[in-house]
Amino acid sequence: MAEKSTKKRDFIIERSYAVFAKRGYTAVTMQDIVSACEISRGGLYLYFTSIEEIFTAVIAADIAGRGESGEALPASASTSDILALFMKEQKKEILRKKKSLLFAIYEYYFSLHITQVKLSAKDNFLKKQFETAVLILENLIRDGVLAGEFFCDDPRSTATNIMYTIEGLKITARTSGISEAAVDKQLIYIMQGLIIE
Amino acid sequence: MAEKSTKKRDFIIERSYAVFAKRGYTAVTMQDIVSACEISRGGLYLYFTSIEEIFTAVIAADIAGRGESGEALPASASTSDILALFMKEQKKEILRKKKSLLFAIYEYYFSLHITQVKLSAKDNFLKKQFETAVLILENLIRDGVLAGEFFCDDPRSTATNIMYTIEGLKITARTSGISEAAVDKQLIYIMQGLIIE
Amino acid sequence: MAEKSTKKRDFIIERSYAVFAKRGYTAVTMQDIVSACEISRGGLYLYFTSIEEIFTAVIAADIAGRGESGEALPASASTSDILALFMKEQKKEILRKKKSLLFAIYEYYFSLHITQVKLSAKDNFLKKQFETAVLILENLIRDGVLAGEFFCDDPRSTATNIMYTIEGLKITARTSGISEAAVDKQLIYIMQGLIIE
Amino acid sequence: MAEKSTKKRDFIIERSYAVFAKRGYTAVTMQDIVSACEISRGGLYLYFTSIEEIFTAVIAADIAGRGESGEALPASASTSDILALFMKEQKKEILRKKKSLLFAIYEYYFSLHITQVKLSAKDNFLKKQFETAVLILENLIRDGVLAGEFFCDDPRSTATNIMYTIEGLKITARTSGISEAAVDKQLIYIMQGLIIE
DNA sequence: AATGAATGAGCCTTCATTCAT
DNA sequence: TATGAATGAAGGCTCATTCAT
Repeated sequence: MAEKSTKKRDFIIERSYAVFAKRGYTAVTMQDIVSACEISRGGLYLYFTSIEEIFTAVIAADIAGRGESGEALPASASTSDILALFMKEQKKEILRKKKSLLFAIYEYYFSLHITQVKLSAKDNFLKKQFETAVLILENLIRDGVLAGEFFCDDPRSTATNIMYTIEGLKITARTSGISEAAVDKQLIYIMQGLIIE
Repeated sequence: MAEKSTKKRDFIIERSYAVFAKRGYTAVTMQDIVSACEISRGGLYLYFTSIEEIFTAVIAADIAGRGESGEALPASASTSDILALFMKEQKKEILRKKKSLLFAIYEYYFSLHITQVKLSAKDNFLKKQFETAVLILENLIRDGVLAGEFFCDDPRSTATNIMYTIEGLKITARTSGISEAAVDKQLIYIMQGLIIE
Repeated sequence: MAEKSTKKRDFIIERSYAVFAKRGYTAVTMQDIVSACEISRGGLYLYFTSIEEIFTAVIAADIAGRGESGEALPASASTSDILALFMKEQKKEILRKKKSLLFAIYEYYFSLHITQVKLSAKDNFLKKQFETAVLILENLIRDGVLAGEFFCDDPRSTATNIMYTIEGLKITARTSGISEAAVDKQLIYIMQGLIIE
Repeated sequence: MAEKSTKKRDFIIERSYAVFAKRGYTAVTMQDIVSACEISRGGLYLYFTSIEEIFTAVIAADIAGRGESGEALPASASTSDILALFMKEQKKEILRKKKSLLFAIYEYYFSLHITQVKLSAKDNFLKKQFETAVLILENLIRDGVLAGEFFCDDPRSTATNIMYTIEGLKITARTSGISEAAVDKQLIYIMQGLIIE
């Protein structure tokens, strides 16, 4: 496939992001995409041939774009500080509704599940992302323990547990709704379970 | 609308349950329901006039049907035993995919969210269910602490934290997939955090 | 056909009258009739097998029920008085919208026209009614001329002309709307064309 | 909605004209229009989104298309000649069944009436058309009186009266049916009422 | 490359009519 | 007689996708 205009393709991805963030995956129509992209119906098909294709491209771009943000920390930062920063990022993600693909991703993976599509571990973005976060957190905990700042018997399980909790907070925020205070309370509770006062 | 045949109505609800469990909420069409119910297109409208109405009825029936199952425990059961039973029930729920409305409910509430529908606390079944579970767990923890079986500083936060974790396990099971072993590991981890050996 | 319950049949006709008066002919559904008649869907079919059949029965009953009302006049009444009374009745009919079958009848005959149904003169109620009115009016005019009250060269044409005008007033009332004053003006104009001052 | 192809839109209007002329307003379905227009179901929706919208456009086009025909008269024409021409046009309209929107318009306005829609005088095409005709006729009569050709006490009322009569002839033609001879007779009768021999 | 009119399948809904009770 | 649940055809409308330009 010739490269076509990568610029235009990126533009479509960028605009579609907002559509999926707003309406989820299942409910999105080609018309929604077309309207958001200021492109013709036929034009869209030159770049993508289905909503699913657009969606996976949006996810891929989202993954690629990670790690760009994030506060910088001084070299002298303690593991507690780093953990606090990690939690702050998670909080942002939990409460970020307008611009989050999360529910669309849930719907997408659910739709794959029910159509019996088996994902290779490599393609299961949701799982990969989860495991990456667990790993980061696990290492952070190990560092903290070594530094004498944290207490933890089983860093792997603790990290996994924390990430499931955060997952629970995310889905709750998008369905039942959740207050910022409730999120804070939970994140603080988690940190207190680790940090030695 | 008169009550028509309650038997048929219940039959529709029962069959629709399976449809929503399988396909979620957003993707379900009247045709799906009609096919599953062995009824005519027009016939369905004698009982329900929209998918939302059917879904609401399915949820209501589901709530009403709760509490029927559940293992009995001897009067002499320790709080640890009760906690283990609670966790066993949760595990069943986490892994129960074929017959679970959970994702459909998530989609339903998500769709309400994005259409700006504000739910009264009373109607937010998801929230109510969550809070009920938290309360049960909290009381259980308090009992355990009093009985000298559990150690816990803050039963309320701990209970809330555990339920968010379980929520995380549920959504993960329905989207990324999760192994029974992984669920066991998490539930055991949670219990170990409470029980004094 | 056994007579069934004539009482019930009449009841259906009576109630249906109101339905056709309100909604015309084309727009009426069996459901409308059933609701108005406090009868079951199936029950209705025991008496009538189509909307058209009901409608023709309603018309027939309407015709049969004519002549019942109408003010009595003293034997000494002048033809002018009788003409005034005739016009008064016409006015009532022109402005009677809520309880008038007129538009439904128009729609019915129009629908017959477009389906190529040729009516025998005998069955063309609209024509018959028109001609009857013309005849009455014609005789009235002749009487008036003989009595020296009216001036008229051609009673037949005059009567026909007046009835077309009244027809015009009726249809205008039901489509564009018309004020009572405008009707009065026209009827007075017509009478002045006849009466010798 | 952008203008799309005006050519196609006009084509739809033209074809729909025939549909409404043949079947009236109430009985027309989207399918009827679609079939008449040799267009797809979905295609029609690119131009119009409801039958009412199509009908309104058809009427508008009809109004816009008026005045194109009509015989020319020599400058020396007498008012009697002009009146005769006016009547000739009316006769054509009265008897023009195949290509006339009249009954559809009646149904449309009737349907508005029964659904309580209040029309601004501006939008009431039927009324406007009637009043315009009255005005033309009134002026014609005044001219005739001045020219010593007509006798008339009250040109306004006479004109109004004549137009109601013509309205009566129109509706009769479309429901009961009317012969050309009968129309001629009436029109001649009307003219004789005006012209001084 | 790009457009957007056009298609036709498929969804939701309503209606006249039937039929077991 | 009488009921009203049930049916399936038909109508209105939307959507993914194609194609001539």
